[in-house]
Amino acid sequence: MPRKKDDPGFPGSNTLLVLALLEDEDKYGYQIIRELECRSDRAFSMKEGTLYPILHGLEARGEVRSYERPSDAGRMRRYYQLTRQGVKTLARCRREWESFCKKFGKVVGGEACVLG
Amino acid sequence: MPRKKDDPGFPGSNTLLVLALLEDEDKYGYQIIRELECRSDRAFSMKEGTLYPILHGLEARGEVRSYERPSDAGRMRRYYQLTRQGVKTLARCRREWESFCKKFGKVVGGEACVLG
DNA sequence: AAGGATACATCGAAACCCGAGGTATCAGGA
DNA sequence: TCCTGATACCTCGGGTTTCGATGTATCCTT
Repeated sequence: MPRKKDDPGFPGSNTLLVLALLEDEDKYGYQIIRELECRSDRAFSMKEGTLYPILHGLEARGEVRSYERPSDAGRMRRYYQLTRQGVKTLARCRREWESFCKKFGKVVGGEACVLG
Repeated sequence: MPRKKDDPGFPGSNTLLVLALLEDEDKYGYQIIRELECRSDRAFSMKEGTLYPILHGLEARGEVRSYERPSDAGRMRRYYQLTRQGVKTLARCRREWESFCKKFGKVVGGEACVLG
């Protein structure tokens, strides 16, 4: 799909978003998508075709672990939890993002890039 | 090539960098690469395989125009100049970048994203 | 019973980017 | 002179990320 120009992101940005969202509590896939929309005022709406491969990749690399648990309604949910390594990776990705953001802002020269 | 995880960028980031660098004066390809390295303290080193296709694309879309001019040494150089449309696009991309940056920073929650 | 939300998943293709490789000129050192 | 390195342009192939489309199944509301 066209990573369309009007929908910025950086490669791995979705991975960082997922890790950040898992920081406060274990979450399941659908919840991550809804929380992201909520927290970003509809700006980021991650697609399922994006999220699930990311989650599987994170699990394969040991950044998260998962477990199943039924909801009140009885439907099965797969919750994801940061591992110790995932916490470290999150911290590293945050540093890298901040660093990139500063340098990029410096070059493009916008007054840009202040935390909302 | 692997948009490697340790080399952040967002899709179109290189395009925005190029447009921004062409703002103060017309530049030729090689110069853009060297100026970018300089301005970013070695952080961004755009590859030729990245830059030239971007320049050609920008020209095809009317964002820049180009002309040849020999250097003092006699070698030919192709200079690129922003068109009126390119100026507009640059402004728009800057706004989009700032917007993305704020929202992203809000979600990932770092203290991040202050202009250097 | 039908439709919508919930919840998970995979596949194919588009966009972006870079490594590798190519061409050619020029300056300086061995 | 030859060779290396910097300058200067270019293309091609392939990897990575992402999303649209699609599929399955359950639950709730109407």
